[in-house]
Amino acid sequence: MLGAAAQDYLKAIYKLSLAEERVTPSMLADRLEVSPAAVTKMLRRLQELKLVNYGRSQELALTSAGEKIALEVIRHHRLLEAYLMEALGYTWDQVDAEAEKLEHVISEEFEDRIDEFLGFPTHDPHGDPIPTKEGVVDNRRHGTLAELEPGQSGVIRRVTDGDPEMLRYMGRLGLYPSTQVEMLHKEPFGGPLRVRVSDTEHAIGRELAGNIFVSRKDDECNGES
Amino acid sequence: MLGAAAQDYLKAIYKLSLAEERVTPSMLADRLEVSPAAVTKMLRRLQELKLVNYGRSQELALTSAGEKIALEVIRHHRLLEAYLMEALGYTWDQVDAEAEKLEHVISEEFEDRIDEFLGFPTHDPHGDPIPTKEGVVDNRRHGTLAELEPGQSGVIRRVTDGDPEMLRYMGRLGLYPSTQVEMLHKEPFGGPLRVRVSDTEHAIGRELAGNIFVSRKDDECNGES
DNA sequence: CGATAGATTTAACCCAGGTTAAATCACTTG
DNA sequence: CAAGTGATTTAACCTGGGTTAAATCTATCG
Repeated sequence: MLGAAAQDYLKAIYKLSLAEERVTPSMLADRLEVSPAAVTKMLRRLQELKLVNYGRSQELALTSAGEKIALEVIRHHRLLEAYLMEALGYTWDQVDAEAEKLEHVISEEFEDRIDEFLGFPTHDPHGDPIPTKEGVVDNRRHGTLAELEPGQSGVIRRVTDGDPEMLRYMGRLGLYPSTQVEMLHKEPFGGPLRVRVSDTEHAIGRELAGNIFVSRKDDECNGES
Repeated sequence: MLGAAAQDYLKAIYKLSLAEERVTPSMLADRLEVSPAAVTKMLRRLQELKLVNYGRSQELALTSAGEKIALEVIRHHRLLEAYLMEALGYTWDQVDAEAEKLEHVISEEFEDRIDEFLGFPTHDPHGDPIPTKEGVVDNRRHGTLAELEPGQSGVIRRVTDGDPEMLRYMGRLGLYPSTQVEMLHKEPFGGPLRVRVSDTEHAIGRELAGNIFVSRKDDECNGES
């Protein structure tokens, strides 16, 4: 049985390799808030367990065994997030921290039961895709709201889930997945964006807009996925 | 923050001291399935943390700080057991193992939410009392079904929760807390007991009956507690 | 009283996971 | 090419939790 820390490393490597082309030890140290030395040691252990490839001059990457574990943990995490909101009334800024602890200890029984309770959901409350038990996950990428040109509209598909404060702010503005948005105007020189959210207008910063991922009306992936 | 293992020691000491008058290291080693040496070391740590009293020739006992933690963990455990059955359809022989892992990681938020979901229950599915957040717990003891004399009847208040196989068997016989039972006949020389459970009769062994705790009709504590 | 048996503690070790400080690697740049 | 800088690794150490084997209590019995 792998410890919770090791699982967190695998999860972090998986997520970083989706976002970053090349994953380095320092990125892991950063993300996991541990010292670089701790990363070195853990990577050596994971390599001996055949969960990552990390030979000299070799790209750091998960083996398929490592990816399988990462996806199981991510599945737990996202199912838990959905469950905590749906069943226990958590708000979407609270679920990440709780799921972070629970994801390492729940049984397959628990996983199956909340999956069924939720009606076998495909996405968590932030719009992140939930891997199947077989490890299949929809990793299509979406453009950000900041990239929408004035006049264009789209549907929010996902928001960045790391910052509770930002999530609460998004919530106050109604910026949830599945919500329709239209870019009305982009003030120049890093200025605010005027956006229509459902029926109201908001002026938001570009940083926030960069953390909101949308599918454009005219996109190739604009159906209900 | 105390590790999960240390919490398990405190919980074990608490439970043993309810049942056993004197708690010894070997009893802990037994119960927790660790070596006696591990117990010695952990007790020294817990003593330094002022969670147990264990001076030379001093009775092993929890300090009030230690008892507080033990009761918190037990509260988590029993709320979780009730929740898993009520909300997720677990059977009563499955909940102990799952609660054992979850009890150490859930937040106070989670605790409060499942408590509310359950309507602030006072007992878990096996009839064990759930401590309040303030650490108050109803530790009244009940006699066993085996002690009921022919002709006497009572209400099941609690069953021993440690053995899933036994719980499933009890379930098949309808031996749940709140169920009415009547002792019809006790076969001599360790023979079976004929018992009426609700409307059906069963012949059960004395070992089983010793793991079922009842309040007699004429007891001092026969009300709905 | 002394022997012996059971309970307990000590000692030495292991593993997972972390730290800091120093050494080394790799890369850009004058 | 040498030097400096940032990334990485090594070394030594810490903590929580566990192990086995040996030493030591302690209590009882002949």
